[in-house]
Amino acid sequence: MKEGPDIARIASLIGDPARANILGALMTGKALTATELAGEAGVTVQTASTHLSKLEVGGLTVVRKSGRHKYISLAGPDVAEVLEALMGLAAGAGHMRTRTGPADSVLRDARVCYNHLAGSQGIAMFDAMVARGFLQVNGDVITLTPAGNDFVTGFGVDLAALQRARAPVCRACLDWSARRTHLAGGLGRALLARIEVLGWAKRQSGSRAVRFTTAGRGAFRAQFGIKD
Amino acid sequence: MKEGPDIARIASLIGDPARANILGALMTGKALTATELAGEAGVTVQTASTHLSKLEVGGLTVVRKSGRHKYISLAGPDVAEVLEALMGLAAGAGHMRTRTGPADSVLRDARVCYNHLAGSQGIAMFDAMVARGFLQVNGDVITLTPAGNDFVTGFGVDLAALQRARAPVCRACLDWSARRTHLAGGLGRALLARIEVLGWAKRQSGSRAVRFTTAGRGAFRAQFGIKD
DNA sequence: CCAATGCTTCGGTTACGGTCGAAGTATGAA
DNA sequence: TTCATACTTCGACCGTAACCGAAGCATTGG
Repeated sequence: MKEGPDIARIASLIGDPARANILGALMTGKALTATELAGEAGVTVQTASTHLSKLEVGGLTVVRKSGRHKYISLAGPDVAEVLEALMGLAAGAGHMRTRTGPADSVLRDARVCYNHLAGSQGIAMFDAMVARGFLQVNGDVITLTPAGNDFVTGFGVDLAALQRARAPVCRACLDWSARRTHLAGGLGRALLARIEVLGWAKRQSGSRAVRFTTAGRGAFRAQFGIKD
Repeated sequence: MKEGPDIARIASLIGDPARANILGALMTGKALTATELAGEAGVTVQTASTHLSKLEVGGLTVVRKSGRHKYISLAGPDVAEVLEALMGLAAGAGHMRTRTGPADSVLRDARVCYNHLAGSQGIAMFDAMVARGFLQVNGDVITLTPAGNDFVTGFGVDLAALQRARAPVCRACLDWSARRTHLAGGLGRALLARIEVLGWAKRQSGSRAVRFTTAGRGAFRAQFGIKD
């Protein structure tokens, strides 16, 4: 009818509860199988199958077949960002799914957002890296300074490998819980991976929540120079 | 079922074609009446009425009653940003509503995005202002430098009035057509208003398209120092 | 007070889409 | 080859929600 892209098509894709659950589960960045996603969505595998094909032709997910398994993941970071933005609207309008369960405060503190760290800790890390001159921000474009280069390398990140990959090293991503920017992109993923390897924090299986250990939290804050 | 905000609720709100048309029409930033929106959506006023009440309780729109008229507008810039982001996904997935009509190229060049200038021209204006040191960018936070202060005042913007208002003067907004940042916020609106007052460009009624006159385009580029 | 306009509510129809059982295909293991 | 697993397709059912005609309020103007 009117001009512009067909926004209703994809919005209605996200609008079904089962599909929204599937997409939410994929927000961890991990690729999941069709049966796992059926469990997440609370529907049978047949139903999930039709949902998954719709998501795929809609361009929201991509599929990799491996033997008799089918691994589904989000089509890209832009999809994850739209989902986070929608969560921001939903949270702002006061439409929380559960009346703030016990997991909610953990989620606000630290969670996985498409394989990088989000929540208060993610924001604190990003802010500290900007304050210390490791990251330079210019609009949506974030660049790693020479000092930042040294810093992340010293932290154990294989920067050369990241730069070889085609995905951007640094990206900005917006939080639904605090409406602030945090670090996404290859570097964001690498940092979270390193934090997990060091045992500072652990993802909770089947959830986006990330739990820091007491010692790990201290080490994390010291390493990145997070004050207060 | 799962943790986090209820994303499906609002996504399904946007997912209905009639409501999507309504929201798209409101992207101009202008407040429209219920009957006007019914026309935009291509449904009767009764149907539109139920849609509008759903959008309102969903927190996507706000309403101001004036006599027997009811003026509806988007609830805020964050809603507009989510809509733009969704358009970005839809365009990326190749799901354009019309097979790119004649109005489409005009839209990509210049259009209204919640009362400020978007499209190539909006991006060019933003980039030039950053390059000339009028705007300073730090994450999502954009600040007007002293030099920028002089510049916009010299252009005829009543900056004091903007600062008195509670809305932020500068905001970042993302384009669906070019996936680049442009200037939103009170200043963004004021600049577009000034451009219209000077007769450099005109909004096309009933559309988001903005058409520059030949002379106006030259004056615009000269004023903001846009090269090439 | 009546008429006209703008919007809402009600009732009833229709259609689309989500859902699952059952059967069908493909891949891998025994 | 035979069985088990992972997923898809088919068919039928059901519920929800979009839709409009008609009537009902509310506000303005004469």
